[in-house]
Formats: sequence, structure tokens, C-alpha cells
Amino acid sequence: MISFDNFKLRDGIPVYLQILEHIKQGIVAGEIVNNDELPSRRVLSALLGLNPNTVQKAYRILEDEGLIESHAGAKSYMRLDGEKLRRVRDELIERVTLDAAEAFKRMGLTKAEAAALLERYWSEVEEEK
Amino acid sequence: MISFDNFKLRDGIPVYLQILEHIKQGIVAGEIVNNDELPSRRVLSALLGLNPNTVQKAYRILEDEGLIESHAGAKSYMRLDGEKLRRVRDELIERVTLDAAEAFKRMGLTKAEAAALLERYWSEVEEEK
DNA sequence: AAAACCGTATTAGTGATATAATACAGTTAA
DNA sequence: TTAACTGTATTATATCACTAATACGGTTTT
Repeated sequence: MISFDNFKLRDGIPVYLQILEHIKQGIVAGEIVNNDELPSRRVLSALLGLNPNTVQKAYRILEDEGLIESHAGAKSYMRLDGEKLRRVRDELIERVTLDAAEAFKRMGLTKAEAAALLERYWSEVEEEK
Repeated sequence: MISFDNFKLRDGIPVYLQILEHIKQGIVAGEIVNNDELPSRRVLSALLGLNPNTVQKAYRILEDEGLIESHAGAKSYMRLDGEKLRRVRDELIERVTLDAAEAFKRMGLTKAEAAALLERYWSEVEEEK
């Protein structure tokens, strides 16, 4: 069962996108693997204090991207082969890295300064339990 | 006059926040300094293809934060002293760095891997003209 | 078979983002 | 002084994200 223990809502970003991001990060991290079971729309929405429709929107997009399989009445499962894993990993890493690099550059920092900042702040990220 | 030449709209993020971000990044980069003149609401909205009210919303927030000064009928100017410069710089750097570090960590990367990625992608960021 | 789940769908309402069209009064430059 | 700007404000409309309350039928478990 896919875990949402370390999931914290951030404001300013649509919730359904945060759910998408959380699952894709889990895939890249290797925590989520093929055939893993997803929490039901009702269970996850109750757990996160959301409306089932918000979770459904995220799940629907994942299904459209071919990452999960859903059938009326049955539970939903991850459907990941090598090609999809590679695609998710490459897209996520590229987006996160380019966004950060772009922001650092716009602030006038050098490559070395940006890398040093990232390493300095690394341990300040809230630890996951 | 503050420049918006390298400003490109990204979707998924409220436009007024992107304007705020652009100006704050310019401040940190040292491109925007005290007493600099801001483009008028009408001029900037026309330049960016937006509604004047959208620009007004961003400028209003900057004024609330004490970074610009506006008076009916007159142009708007940056109002930056050492304390404000420090505040903007610290807040922006901390937010950008922590967001990136958090995303990298969630993907299961190590500090060294993340720093290496950032350096590898550095030159791939679209160059500003 | 029946109960307890499940995915899916629909309709309605709220708040935020953004557009559009004006209007008014203060400042500045010709 | 007058024309052209400026900031500021108001009202209306559209879209999106999200909530809320249901409903229907399929699957699974007991």
C-alpha cells in the first residue's frame, strides 16, 4: 500500500498536483513499485482532510498517463514498466533541477554558489519520520 | 527603469506571483536598486499582454511589503534600504533552496547527487539575451 | 446472498485568479 | 493651461480548484 505518511500540504499549489508530485517522487525514490496498491479515493481523502473528488482528479490524471489502473468496484494499482519508470524519473528530475537552476541564475548566483547553497541547506530540510 | 525583457510567463502559477518573483529576483541579483522607477500598471500590462488589474495586484503587495512607493498620479519607485535588501535576499534564497532540497530528498537522492545534477543542468538553462 | 467496500458520475456552491470596461482625481510635461 | 500620463477604485464576467452531497453499479469478503 502506497504511503502518505510524510505528505504535508503546501498552500499556493493545487492539491491534486501535490498528490501527483508525491506519487511520482515516490516512484523515483523506489518506494513505489509495480503492482503496488493505492489507497481508495475515500480513504485517502479522509486521511488528508480533502474531498474525494480532489483525489479522484489526481488519480484520473495518473491513469491517463498510464501509471495506474482502475476499474469500477475494484482497487487501483500501480502499473509501471521500465519505460514508464524512466519517463517519470527523467521528467521529474529535469523539471526540479531546471526550475532550481533557473531561479538561482535569475538571482545572479554562480554555479558553484548555487551548489554550495544546496549542500548547506540540505540538512535543514525537515526530516521525515 | 526596471526591465521585464527576460520575463516569460509560466503556466500553473498565478501571474501576479510571477511578477512579484521577477522583481524580487532582480533585487537579489542587484539589477534593481533603490529609487529605480517601475513601469506603470498600464504600460507593463500591455507589454506582458495582461490586464492592468493583475499588475496592480502585484504592485499592491510590493507596496504592502514596503518595497515600493506609490502615489495617485505619480510614478512608482523602489524603496530599498539595507534591511529590506537583506530580508528579500534571505527569504528568496531560503525558499528556492529549501524547495529544491526537499524535492531532491523526496526522490531519494543524496546531497552529492543533487549538487551534481544542479551543476550538470546549469548550462542547459535558457540563456538570457 | 448480503454487507462493505470500490470506482465513477453528476450537480451545486464557494473562493481565487484573471479579464474587461470604465471612471475619477492627482501629477507631469508640452 | 491643457493634454497625457499616473495610481486607484468599481462592477461584471469567466474559469479553475475545491468542497459538498448524492447516486449508481461493480467487486470483494464474510
